[in-house]
Parts: sequence; C-alpha cells; structure tokens
Amino acid sequence: MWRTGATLVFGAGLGAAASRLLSAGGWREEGGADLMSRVPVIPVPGVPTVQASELQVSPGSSGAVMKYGFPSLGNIKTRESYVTSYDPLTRTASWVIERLNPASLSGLSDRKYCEFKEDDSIHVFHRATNADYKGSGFDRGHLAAAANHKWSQKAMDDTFYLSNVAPQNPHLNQNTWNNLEKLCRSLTKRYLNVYVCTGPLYLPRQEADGKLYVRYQVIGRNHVAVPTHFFKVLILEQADGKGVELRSYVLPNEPISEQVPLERFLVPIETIERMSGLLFVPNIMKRTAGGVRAIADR
DNA sequence: TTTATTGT
Repeated sequence: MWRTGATLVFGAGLGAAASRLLSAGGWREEGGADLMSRVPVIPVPGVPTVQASELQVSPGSSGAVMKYGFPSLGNIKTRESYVTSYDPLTRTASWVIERLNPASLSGLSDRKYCEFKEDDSIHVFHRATNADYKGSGFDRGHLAAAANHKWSQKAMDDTFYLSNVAPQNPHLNQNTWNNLEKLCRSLTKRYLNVYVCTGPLYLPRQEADGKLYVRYQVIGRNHVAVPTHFFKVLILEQADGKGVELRSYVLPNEPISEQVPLERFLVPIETIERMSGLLFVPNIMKRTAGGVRAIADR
C-alpha cells in the first residue's frame, strides 16, 4: 500500500489536475490516462542557450548551475556540486540545485570515502547533527544525490553536509526516491544538461476538527524538521538547442511501492510553487524567449 | 548499482 493515510487539501487556485492528484483521500489519481496529457513535461520553445554574461541574479560565483535563476534568495551557499538555500527554522535546505550531465556522472569518486558531517557554516543554534538522526527511524536522505557527482571526490564529499540532507523515510529513500534519482541521471543520455532542484515540503493536512494544520515531526536535540513531502523540479535542456522542458514531482515522505510508476507523482510546477513558497517559472521565462508554453491546466 | 542504518 502506498497511499497516504491523511487527507491533503490545498488552497484555491490549484490546477484541476493537481487538485485531482492531491485530492482528499491521498495520492490516488482519478483522472485516468488523460491526466498525463494535462500534466508536466512542459515544452519551452525559444532561446536554446543563455550566455554566462546574461546572468544577473546570481549572487557570488554560482555560475552555470544557476542559469535558470534562484527559487529564493535567502541563506545561499555555493558548494562544489550544488547551490543551496538553507532554512534555519527547519534545520534543512529550502532547495538544492545541481546540474547533471555525462561528465558530472563519471569519475572515480566513491561514497565509501564520505561521511555525513555537520555544516560548520551554519550557526550552532540552527544546525543539524548526526546525533539528531541517530535512532530517529529516519534516513539521512540526500537532496543533491552523491552519485550525481562522481566527477570529483570533493564534489561528492560536499553532498554529505547535513545541510544537504533531510529526514527521510528509509523505505522511500532506498526505493522509490532512489529510482527517481536514477531517472534524473538516465535523462542525461537524452538531454544536454539536466538541472535538478530538490527540496522538502511541509504541507497542510485536514485534522479531526475539519481545519487545516501544518504539522510535522522534529527529531533530535536540534529539532530537525521531518518533511511531509519532497519535490524535484527538472529542467531538461534539449541537445539540439531547441529549448527546455520541465518536469516536476512531489512524493510523500512515507513508504511507496516500487510498483507505482514515477509518472504518478508528476505535478504541475505551479503546484510546487504554491506549496513551497518558491518560484521557478518566472526565472525560466526570463531565461527563454518563448517562455513556458501551453500547459493545459495552468 | 545506489540508497542507507545498526551492531560488533
């Protein structure tokens, strides 16, 4: 069984497909086959590539990884393998962006040389520690995945900062979430670059009194927040230079049968933007001539 | 293969 026990309810204005996908009773999709025709894989025609000189929103030297802009502008950190925004309240990242291509995926780096470590750049009041996770029942789930950065041991090491980690259901992490990470890597065979933005979500649920509450567990002495869900936004650059495509996923932080196809978790990017407080599409539109075209349920 | 934790 993979459906959520709790009822998920979102605010007005969500796309029909999204509200159907996330409707009361959990994640069972009722739209049938035509749901897929109305959801994600968004073609973005127009400018195929953007020159580095056009980058203006990038604080620091985040470079090519941030080509499509920042989802938010607080607590930005740039590491060897990713750029991230840290949320001191939850003791985990708001989002992490990485760029995958065949070069980033190949190399001799090995996670056996890596250890999860505190992020000393974060104030000790707001920092997760390994002790927080120990015995919690949750995995230290990577946001930017280690195997995405075999090109450099330093790059792989940097994914082991606990600021790039969130408490994740072990079954989810080691099965369906792992499969989603593998899918991201396999897409580098068909696309020039795969930009991946990953983060936690803390979604409201309807409780017994009929009202909506955001409720999440916290673990350890530092009260590291356990996300209710995780998102992944993929920006896929076509190799022929014709433009980019978007795909965005939301998965509940609970066991999911591997029998459930990943397509079942596709959602319109606007759904993630509303739920997360982040913005992706304005950035992408700024970076492309044609903008985001024709999403049926937008 | 990659994702991990726990115990010795």
